Amino acid sequence: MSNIACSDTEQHVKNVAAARESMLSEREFLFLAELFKALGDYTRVRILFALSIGELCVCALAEVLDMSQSAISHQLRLLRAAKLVRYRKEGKNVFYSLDDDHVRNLVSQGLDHIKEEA
Amino acid sequence: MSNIACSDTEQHVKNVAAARESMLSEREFLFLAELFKALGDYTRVRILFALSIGELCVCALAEVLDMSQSAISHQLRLLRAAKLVRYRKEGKNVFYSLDDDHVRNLVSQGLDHIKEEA
DNA sequence: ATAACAAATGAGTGATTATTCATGTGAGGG
DNA sequence: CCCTCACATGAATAATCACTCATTTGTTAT
Repeated sequence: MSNIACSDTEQHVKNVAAARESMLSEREFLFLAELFKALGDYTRVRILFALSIGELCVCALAEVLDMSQSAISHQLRLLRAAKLVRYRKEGKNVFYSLDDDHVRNLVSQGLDHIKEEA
Repeated sequence: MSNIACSDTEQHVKNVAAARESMLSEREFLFLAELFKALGDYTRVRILFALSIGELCVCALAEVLDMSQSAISHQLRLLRAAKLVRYRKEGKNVFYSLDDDHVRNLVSQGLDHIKEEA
């Protein structure tokens, strides 16, 4: 990969060194990417928004989003893996809710960003 | 798609109706998903983090991430489309920086979330 | 037990995507 | 001019992914 600097000016070298030093570990960046990837889907972001109103069982989510139960379950699996949702069993039903307030904050921060665009 | 409620209890119907009403438009959810999708990649999240330290030209980014200039350029294209980065031309170089503080906040909020996990 | 229901999951498929490689563009320097 | 350098981009490819369909698991009711 490119070992060749576009320029050897002192400033360039300093900037690269500064950025290099503050970079996090591969593991942290992978986690971060996984987190945002989990949020980065039309279906999943709707699920999370719906859950931000209050807890819902799987079939209620399917109703709200007008999608099959299977499709919802598959996406909930990913959201669980990303630790974005909790679940609670009650009889035949499983109720999902947001895992913590970070999730709510991320979504509302995202909304702020898109609302600022023309 | 599932028109059949999992249960006809009053509470269920109320929850579904409440969630339905507060849902945003398809357009807004699509934008939101696009935003997080742009953040949801190992390479792009590293680019954004590097830029959060300070502006960098394309080849500096390639150096910092140890990737080809072409790969970086392709990803910058997506970040530009998502309005996450700005750029500034100076001679042969193009310097990229974060578009606004929302981006920085989103990344740091994401880091908070992953640092809370075991 | 048996049936019915809510939810989870595995396999399969079509669509999306991240990279490489080759080439194009535009600015500077010799 | 011509050449080089920094960057952008199109095509191709391999990997990932979201959904459907079929099946399974676990719970409640008859």
